[in-house]
Amino acid sequence: MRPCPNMPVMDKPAPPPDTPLAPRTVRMAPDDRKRELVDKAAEFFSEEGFDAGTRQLARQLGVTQPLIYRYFASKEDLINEVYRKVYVSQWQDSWKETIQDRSRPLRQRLQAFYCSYAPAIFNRRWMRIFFFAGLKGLDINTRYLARVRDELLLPMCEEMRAELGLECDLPITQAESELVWLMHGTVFYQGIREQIYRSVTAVDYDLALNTAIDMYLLKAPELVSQAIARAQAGITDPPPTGGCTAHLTGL
Amino acid sequence: MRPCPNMPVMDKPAPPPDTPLAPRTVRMAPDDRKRELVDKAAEFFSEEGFDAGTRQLARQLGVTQPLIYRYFASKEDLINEVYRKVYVSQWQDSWKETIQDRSRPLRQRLQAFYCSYAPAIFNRRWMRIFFFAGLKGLDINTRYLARVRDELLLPMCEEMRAELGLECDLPITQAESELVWLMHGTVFYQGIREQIYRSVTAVDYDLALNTAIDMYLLKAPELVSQAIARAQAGITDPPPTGGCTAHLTGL
DNA sequence: AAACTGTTTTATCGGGCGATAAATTAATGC
DNA sequence: GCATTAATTTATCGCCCGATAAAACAGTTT
Repeated sequence: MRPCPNMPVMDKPAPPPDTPLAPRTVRMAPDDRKRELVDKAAEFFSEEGFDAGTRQLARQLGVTQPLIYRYFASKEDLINEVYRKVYVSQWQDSWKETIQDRSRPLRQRLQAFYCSYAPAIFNRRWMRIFFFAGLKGLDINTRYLARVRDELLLPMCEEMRAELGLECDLPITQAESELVWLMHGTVFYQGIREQIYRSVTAVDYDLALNTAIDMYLLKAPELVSQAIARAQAGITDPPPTGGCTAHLTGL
Repeated sequence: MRPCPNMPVMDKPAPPPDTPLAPRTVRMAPDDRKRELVDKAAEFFSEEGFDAGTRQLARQLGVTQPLIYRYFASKEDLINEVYRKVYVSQWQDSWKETIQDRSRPLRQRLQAFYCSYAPAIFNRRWMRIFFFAGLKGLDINTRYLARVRDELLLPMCEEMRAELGLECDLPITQAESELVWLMHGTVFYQGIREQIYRSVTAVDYDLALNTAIDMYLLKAPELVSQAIARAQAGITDPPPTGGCTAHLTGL
């Protein structure tokens, strides 16, 4: 026979030796309480995933589980507020402005941008919530990526055209877009290594940044001019050509 | 009153108009059944996450839920077999051999390696399971990354030293390791874009591959010689120096 | 100090989960 | 054809989940 898993009704047979959390007896103003709930929920769900229980979350807050439902209609509501907090409210309009500030050389702008972007994004909480949401296929994730593309990467492509003296009315080609995603991915992957893999204590972000930017600036001239030339010649879409990985496209 | 959620006992009040799954009436040999379970479980968990229920999995298999427990002692056991199937059994020893085949130029070896590695890794099932496991902090994930480092990336570093005529007994420095992770990450991130983000129909892997390899081959000569020189001079660890992202290390 | 207001807790519901035991039934050997 | 074996299903168990209603109570007003 097992060591008596639990009594018929009693839930907390005894405060488990140590009461690790603050014995909250004070009452909070609704706004403060709600803020605290969203904050702690972000921390909690980023570690445990969104399938983790509301009772465990409440325990970490030092309150009882039904209290959560005084402030949020449902668990989903709470999670949506976490998304808002983590994604939307962290976005900085200065990023786009930095990228488009033609009073500075493009390399410097890209460096400045990533130096501001990285601290906002490459922390454990943001990264984990991003991937938890991404694996669930939530639209908030898709929308975030669209925003990165439209407000950061496509502007970079425009700036690159200007830098190369190739400005024109053609929409950014897929090749130009792919190249700028390569730079972005090189930097972003280092965030994954540090925050998701945790296989390294401290990534050398400066090496990553400068290497990725160098790569972009080095590859862009030839690739962009070719892409524009092809587009102007009326070739609607540069065929992916499929080199050694052609067999992958069908996956 | 609700439209009668469910009768007191009956579970399947009626075959929900269409019976979408094969009406399995045949019995399978235990080995075949087990293989099918692991296969479908990999597919299922890669989509739904490991928190998804065994009943839903059984439904997709066209069997009842308790049958799973005839073949696996617990859900965790089943998941472990999924890991084994997805991770371990996909590894190819030829990868390391390709990297170390000094009869070919290094660039060609790297291209050949990634052309073989990419199809094995960059598919939805593998990628999603990798991140689901990674977010849970499972050791299987950590061990996989260690294997990538020890059997693929560190050998690349050794080959690069040989290519540059800088072979020595010094262990691979952190700078050399970081650089090769940059190349790897550039390629890997494109897999994330395609399989996790699903924001693009088909990544141009050939562009990614060649750009990443170019970057590595271009940056390595200076960086590797400097790193070795520093190490030989007795500088135990190249200080991360902290450029514009210095404030990140404390996060 | 008594009454009131609104935050927090206690108690509980229906449902889904992982897992087990017993009953069913398809295949095999005689 | 009948008995045996083993794959599969039926019927449950105890537990935890999200959510709700009612009781308790802290802080404020009068």
